[in-house]
Amino acid sequence: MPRPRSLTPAQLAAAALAVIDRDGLAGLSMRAVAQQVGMSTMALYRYVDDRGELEQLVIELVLGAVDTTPPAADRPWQERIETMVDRVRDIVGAHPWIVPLIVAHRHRSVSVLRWSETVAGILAEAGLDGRKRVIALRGLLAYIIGAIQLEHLGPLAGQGTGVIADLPPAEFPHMAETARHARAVDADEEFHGGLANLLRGMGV
Amino acid sequence: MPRPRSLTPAQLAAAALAVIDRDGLAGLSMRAVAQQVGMSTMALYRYVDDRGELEQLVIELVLGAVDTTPPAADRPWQERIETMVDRVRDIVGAHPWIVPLIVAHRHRSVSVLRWSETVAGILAEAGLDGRKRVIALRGLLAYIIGAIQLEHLGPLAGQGTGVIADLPPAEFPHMAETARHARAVDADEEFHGGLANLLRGMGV
DNA sequence: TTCGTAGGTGTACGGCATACGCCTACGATC
DNA sequence: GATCGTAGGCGTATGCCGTACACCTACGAA
Repeated sequence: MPRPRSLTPAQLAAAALAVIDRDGLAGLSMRAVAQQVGMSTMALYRYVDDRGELEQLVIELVLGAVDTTPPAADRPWQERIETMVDRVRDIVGAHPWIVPLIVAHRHRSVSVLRWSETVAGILAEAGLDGRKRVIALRGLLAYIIGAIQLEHLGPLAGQGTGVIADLPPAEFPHMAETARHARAVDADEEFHGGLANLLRGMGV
Repeated sequence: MPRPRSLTPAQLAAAALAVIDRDGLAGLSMRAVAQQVGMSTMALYRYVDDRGELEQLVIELVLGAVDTTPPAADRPWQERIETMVDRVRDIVGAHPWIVPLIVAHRHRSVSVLRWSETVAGILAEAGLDGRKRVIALRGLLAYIIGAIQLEHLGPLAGQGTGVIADLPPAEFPHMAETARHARAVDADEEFHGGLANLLRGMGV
């Protein structure tokens, strides 16, 4: 056939990711990506049907890099799940802007499916079956999605707790005190602490 | 002073919410809201600085309706927190399209702050102090945000699990089986089951 | 060498948020 | 009651956005 494509889908996704990493999600546009790959805007439509499909390519590029091989089976199952969760968090942490894309497209991502498959296997080995496993898996997904958003889409680091600490303590006594303690809890401890709570409750 | 305003901020927010409830979040535009209130597009800018501030008004209108009075103190603390969580989930469930707005603006919402104040109080009475309380509160927020998104922004109801159930079982054995069970778990059970797991783990 | 196909391009359209300048309705003042 | 300054409301224009459509052309097969 005539005229081979000059771009692979992966190259296209990488270009879009480069735009996002540089200019944020708001900077992602068909025009910007076209410029990044050195083509006209409309040329992109030879590769994807619409912008949504381009976004899909991006998250598949990112999440496809998550290692989904089961962790060493001689560790406790809670620790193995923590490993799986950390693998996702590490990768996403390297491209925080894509979090909303993951939320929007996760249910069509085969990478998410592969990750879930491994985690479901660990849960099965932990002795969770039927509805308990369903609830545990979805609960994990909910926590991860929510926590990652709180972490990356919140106000800049300590700013949020700073605002809270300045509240009239008369009206928000508990929040004022909580905010004071919050300054001593870093993102890692917060994330893993919440995850540990969830895992502890799942294990009954 | 001359010429009183013909709209209250609450009326403006209600108009925007009406647009969202009717046409979805994608239907929300300054033009659409202006038409809804019977004004020109630019007239809205006498009430808000930009679209983001309008969105802020909307979520404050919705979340302001959440009852934040502490639940009866003679119930176990887990049950009281469940009550607080359900109050939010019920209100949001009545306007599912606004979920992304909540995610985007939550950290500036005084309604969220008031809700958190009540929950922090319950956690304190439960005996959680310092970093434990910080982690518990943030973990709850993460779970709620994530779970509500999974519930309302996912593929239509059973469709997602349907797709999964059709996978090659050789490659996704655990997911195929999990999906079969998932069809028997409704949204309420899933949400409360995950929440119960988290609460159980927090209580140590 | 020819030819059909698919890759790449340019233009144009409708919709978006919003900056800017104008007109005017109105409460306060005399 | 007449006047006037102010702030509410509006029309227009700008520069983004995604993308439909028609076109040109590079290229592998014949």
